[in-house]
Amino acid sequence: MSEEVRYDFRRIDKKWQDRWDAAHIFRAADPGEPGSEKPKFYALVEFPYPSGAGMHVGHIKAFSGLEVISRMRRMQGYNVMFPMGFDAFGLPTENYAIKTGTHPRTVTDVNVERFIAQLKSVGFSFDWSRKIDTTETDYYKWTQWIFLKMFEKGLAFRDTALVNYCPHCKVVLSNEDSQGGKCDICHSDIVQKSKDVWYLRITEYADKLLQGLEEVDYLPNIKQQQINWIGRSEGAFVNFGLKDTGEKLRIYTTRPDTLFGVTFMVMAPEHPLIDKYASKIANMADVEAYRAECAKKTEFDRTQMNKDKTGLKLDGLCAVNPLNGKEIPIYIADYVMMGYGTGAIMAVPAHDQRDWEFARKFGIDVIEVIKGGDIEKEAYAGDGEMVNSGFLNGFTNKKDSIRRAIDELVKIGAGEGGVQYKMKDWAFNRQRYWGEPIPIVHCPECGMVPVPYDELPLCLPDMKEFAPGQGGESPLARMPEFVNCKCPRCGKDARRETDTMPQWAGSSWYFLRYIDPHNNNCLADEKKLEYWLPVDWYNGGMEHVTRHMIYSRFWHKFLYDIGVVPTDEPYAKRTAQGLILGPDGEKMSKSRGNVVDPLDVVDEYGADVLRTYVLFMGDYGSAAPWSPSSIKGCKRFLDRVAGLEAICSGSGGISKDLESSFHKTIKKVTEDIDGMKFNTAIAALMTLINEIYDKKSVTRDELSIFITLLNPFAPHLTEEIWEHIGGKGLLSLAKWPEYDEAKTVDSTVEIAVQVNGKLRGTVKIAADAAKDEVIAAAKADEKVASFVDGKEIVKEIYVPGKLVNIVVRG
RNA sequence: GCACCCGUGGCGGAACAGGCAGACGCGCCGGAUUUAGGAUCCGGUCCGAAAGGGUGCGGGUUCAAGUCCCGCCGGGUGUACCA
Repeated sequence: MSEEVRYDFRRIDKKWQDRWDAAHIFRAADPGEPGSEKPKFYALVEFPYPSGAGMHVGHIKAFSGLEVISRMRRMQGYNVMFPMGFDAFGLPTENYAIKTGTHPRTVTDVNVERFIAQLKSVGFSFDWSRKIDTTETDYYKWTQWIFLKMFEKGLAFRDTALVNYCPHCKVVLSNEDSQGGKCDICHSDIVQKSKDVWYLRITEYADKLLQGLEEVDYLPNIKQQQINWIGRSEGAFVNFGLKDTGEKLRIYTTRPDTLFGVTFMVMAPEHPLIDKYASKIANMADVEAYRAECAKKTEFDRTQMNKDKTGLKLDGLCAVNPLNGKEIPIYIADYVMMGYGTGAIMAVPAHDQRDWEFARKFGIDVIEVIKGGDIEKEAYAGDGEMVNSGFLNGFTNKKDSIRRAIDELVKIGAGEGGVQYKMKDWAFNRQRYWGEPIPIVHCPECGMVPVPYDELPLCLPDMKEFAPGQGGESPLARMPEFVNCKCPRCGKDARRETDTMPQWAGSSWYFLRYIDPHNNNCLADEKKLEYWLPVDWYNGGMEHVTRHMIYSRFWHKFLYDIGVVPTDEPYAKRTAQGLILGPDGEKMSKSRGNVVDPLDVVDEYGADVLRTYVLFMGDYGSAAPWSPSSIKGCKRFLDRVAGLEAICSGSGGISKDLESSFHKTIKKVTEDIDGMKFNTAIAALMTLINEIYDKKSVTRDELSIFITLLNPFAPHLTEEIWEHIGGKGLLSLAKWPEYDEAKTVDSTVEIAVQVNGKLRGTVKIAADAAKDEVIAAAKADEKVASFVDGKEIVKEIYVPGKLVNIVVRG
């Protein structure tokens, strides 16, 4: 029961897709090639993971934004690069491969092919000659190359650490991949495990990543999320004495000026000094019991017990305040984390709510050092005069007192100012098969030796059985032909690293490879990088603005520092699209059964209706529910566009009575596309077509302008009409219409007339009429007059072209 | 808990930079066409008979507030014992 269509989209869609393909019209010109003299525009959308489920309507919306902008830019005379590729390493493919006994290579190839066919069926103007796939050796050769460069510079290193481990996926996860204590992929509870793992020293770039945000044009909330993620805080490291040991207990605090308010210390349960001085701790058995209890707690429990502090006093160990020599008890408690700062804190219960709660529970003194709150009721974190604080007494400005405290600490050698980041080094390895092999050899003589550059790519060996090993060993470890090798440095027997890189590796630099995807000599040619960088506009999902974007900015900044890329920031501008929700207003998911398949939509309505609807359904940056009935509005609109041909007079310019409408619409559509306000751009075209139909005829010039403006949204139908009315060449290559500002204003305007702020009438008057004239006309209005007559006029306000407000009294 | 964003008809959403709230679309109502239904076309559609009232609630600033300020209530996103 498919609905009647006014135009044969099945034939038309295919016809134009084939013609664009054959003419290679979306191929970007590299420097030196014809077309490269135009200004360049590099539009980037997040490349998809080619899942077996195929495309999702969310992909369509994500790509359609820059698709429309790219098509408009081409028509405006830009040399546009709008590439597409596939981020194809990763667990879903591997898990599917294991389940079905198919090799992940095969699975990936099949999925990629399907994605390409689907993307083409929607008519996206991607430059397919630049297609990349992160799992191809030609690509990951350079992923490995970058890794080795980082290794050389000491930014890739191995360390033993407590890691987040997913027992289900059998992999080590970064903090980013295990938020909330759940595995990002399978949502199982993760556990802590001690392991020797690879890290990338992203923390070394923390400040650069923060500072770089000042020079880029990201949406404000995107910048804010990155700032929060980096989580820079300024404070001081303070060394407390550890009584009778000669040892220092080092802590980090943002408020060193509250040192006189310290009444206890807290160490994380795992703190190494506990073991070192275990012999001095009288209640070590209790300590061990508490530690065991903490280790059992899942993240979820810890969150639930947010308010209920637990802990234990260390009997026999005692800290000494470096400023006043006071002895201070030491506790262990799991509200202090080993992973942040030094794993120990000075507790100032009067001015920190967590410390306050702990002090209450354990009956510890609370000493006020900042006036202004009621420390009997709760901790006071505000500003105020310093008291009970020796040389700090009397300070009222936080900045000054902190500086004074740090100066004193430095003077007596008990500490110094310091900076901390929430961001941690990036755990950079997985014990899985379907990823880039880490190109390192472990030699008993030489230690860790990089695989020589001329031996890259280090190919992933073909395996039949690639399920992860028990205990989380990489499947590659089961393959002696891969593992056993000669040390590149000394030639003796050695073992290859068997871990692979995490999913985020390949996507950290893909935008560079698009610039020169087939280069065998370097990751991309210098001249081409110089020409194309930075990415002018990057659009993607909010879920990637921290992890993926920070990782890729880090890689890019590193490549800049070693002279490989010419810009220090990769992306000049970043925006994000909102989700498409299911018709029920919930997030689309298979389990809810509310998933809309874009191909079903293409099948029923054609690509142009799908493209138009995903942009018309609401504000591009906000989530909006899919509406199976609302999409009909877009179908009707395009049917009406197809119907314009029948009322086309065949000749003539823009008719007088539609002139300002056309100029206004050109302006509105152009500006709205630039501002990603696609919904109102389409609405403006709908308004214009309604005006055209009111007139019952359209000139050839009017029709040309109309379909040119609509082309980025509905390229197939508009190409077809263009051909019918004898347009030269392809509409996709036509010139974008320009408007005359002077013609966007009407000669007569309708002015709202208010009396005391209430609308009482309207007057039509020449747009350039003087204030007096307009007000006189307003007063002449019968209804207005009835509200004004016999009253004292206090004020007359005239907003040119808009409104008159007559303020009366009495 | 903290940070940011958002609350507008039956629905999705418009409203530059404080200036006619509800553009555009869906749905709905009526009419035309049709054997009928669908599709299409035309008209109507914030509430109210009207005066008037309307942008989550309560205050404020202003000639004028969806928009600015203060305090609530509700929702979303991010982050979470970060010292």
